[in-house]
Amino acid sequence: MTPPGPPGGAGKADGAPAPRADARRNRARILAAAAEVFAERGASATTEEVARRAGVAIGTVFRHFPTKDDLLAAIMKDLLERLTAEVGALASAGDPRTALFGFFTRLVAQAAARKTVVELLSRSGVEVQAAQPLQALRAGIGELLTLGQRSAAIREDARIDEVMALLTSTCQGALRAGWDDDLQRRTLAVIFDGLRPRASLEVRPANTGD
Amino acid sequence: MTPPGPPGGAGKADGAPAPRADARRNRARILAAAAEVFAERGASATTEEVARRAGVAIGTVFRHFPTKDDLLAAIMKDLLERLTAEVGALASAGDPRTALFGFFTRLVAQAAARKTVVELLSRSGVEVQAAQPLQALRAGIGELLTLGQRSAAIREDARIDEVMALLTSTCQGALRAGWDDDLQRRTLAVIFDGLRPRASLEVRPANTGD
DNA sequence: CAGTAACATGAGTGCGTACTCGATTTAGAA
DNA sequence: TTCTAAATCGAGTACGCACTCATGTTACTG
Repeated sequence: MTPPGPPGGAGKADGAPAPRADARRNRARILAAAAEVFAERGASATTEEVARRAGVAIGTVFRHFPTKDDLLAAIMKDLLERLTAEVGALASAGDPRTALFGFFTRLVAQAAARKTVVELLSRSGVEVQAAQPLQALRAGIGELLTLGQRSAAIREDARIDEVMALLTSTCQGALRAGWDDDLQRRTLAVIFDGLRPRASLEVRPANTGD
Repeated sequence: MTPPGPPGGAGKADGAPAPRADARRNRARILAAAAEVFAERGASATTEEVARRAGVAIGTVFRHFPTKDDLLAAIMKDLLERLTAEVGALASAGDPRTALFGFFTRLVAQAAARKTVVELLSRSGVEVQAAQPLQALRAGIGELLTLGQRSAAIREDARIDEVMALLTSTCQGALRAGWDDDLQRRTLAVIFDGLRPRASLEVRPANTGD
C-alpha cells in the first residue's frame, strides 16, 4: 500500500512526472501476484511465474522493477510496514503482559505462508534496501518488550537483540517439514518460559520509572 | 553388442567388484574438498570449485557422485554420523546435567562453519537420503535429554521434538549477520532457562523409577 | 479526432552451471 | 613387460532463468 499519491499535479519536483493509469494498475497487480508467488514458492520462484499470475508480460514486470531483487525488496518493505503498524497498535492498546508473546506467536504461525520474508532476512543485498523498515519493526517490538518488562511478565535482563534472534530463528524453523500446531505450541512454550522472570514468585511492584 | 553388467564371471555377488586404488583416493579427496567448499560457500557453491579444490577434473567428481545432490547427501551422512558418535560419548561419559546444553552450544557455535548442514536440513531431496543417520542423531540427543531430566536439570515435559526444533532453528539463526558470541550466549540462555524445571528451588531426589 | 509519448508485449540473448562423452592415461593382472 | 579395463580428463552440451529490445498498443493532450 504505497501509492505515490494522487496523479493530480503534474508539477512534481521529483523525477516522476505522472504515471499513467494502466501503469499504476499493473504495478499493483504485479506486487500482489509477486507476494502470492513468493509466499508459496519462496524467493527462488521465477519472474515469469509472477508475470503469468499478474496477467502481464514478462517485460512489464521488468519495466516496473528493473531487477528481481528490486521486486523482492518492494514486497519486503510492504510487509515490514504492515507488521510495524500491527506492533504499534498492540503497544498502545494491547495487554502489556501478553503483547510480545502474542505477536511472536502470530508471526511464527504465519511464517510458512510468508516464506519469502524469512528467507530474505538472511540476504544481504535485499537487507540493505529494507534496512529502514526493518529498524522500525525492531523498535516496535522493543516497545512490546519494555512493556512486558514493566509489568513483570518478562525478565529484566532480556534485550531486543536476543528477542529478534529468537523470533527470526523460530520463523525459519517454522518452515521445516513436520512443523505442526502442537510442535509450535511446545517450542514457543520453552522460549516464552525462558523469557519470563525466573523468580516469578517474588511479587514486586511494577517499576514505574527507571 | 556389449551387454551391461559385471565383466566376465567375476565372483563378487554385489555390484561393486573392486574399486581401484586411485579411485578410492580421489573419492576421499573429493569428499574432503566438498566438505570444505560447501562449509564456506554454502550449498550453492559450484561443483567446479569442488573439483578444483580436490585437484581433479570435473568429470571425476561426477563419476563418483552422479548428481550434486548425491555429493551433498554423502557429506551430510558423514557429518551426522560424526555428531552421533559425539553424542554417544557424552551420553556414556559426560555430566548428565549439562550434556545436552553443552552439545547444543557447541553445535550452534559451529553452525556458521557448517553452513551446508543447516541448509540441507530444510531440503526434502537430500533429507530423504540422509533420513537414517538423522534419526540416529535424534535418538542420541534424546538420550541426553532423558539423562538431563533424570538429574532434574531439564523439565519433565520437554520432548525431543521441540528440542530438535529449537536446535535446528538456532543453528539457522547463527548464520545470520550480526550473530556474535554475546548474542549467542544471551539467546541460548533464554532457551536453556526455558528448558529447565520452573520450580528448580524445590530440591527433590532424582526419581529412580517411574 | 488526430498526434504522440508512455506503456505493454514476448521472442530472443547472455550467462551460469549441472551434467556428458570420446580421447587419453593409469592401475593392476598375467 | 604387455595388455586391457577402469579411471581421468576437460571441452562441449543442455537447460533454466534473469534480463533486453524492436514492434505493436493504449492512454492522455489539444
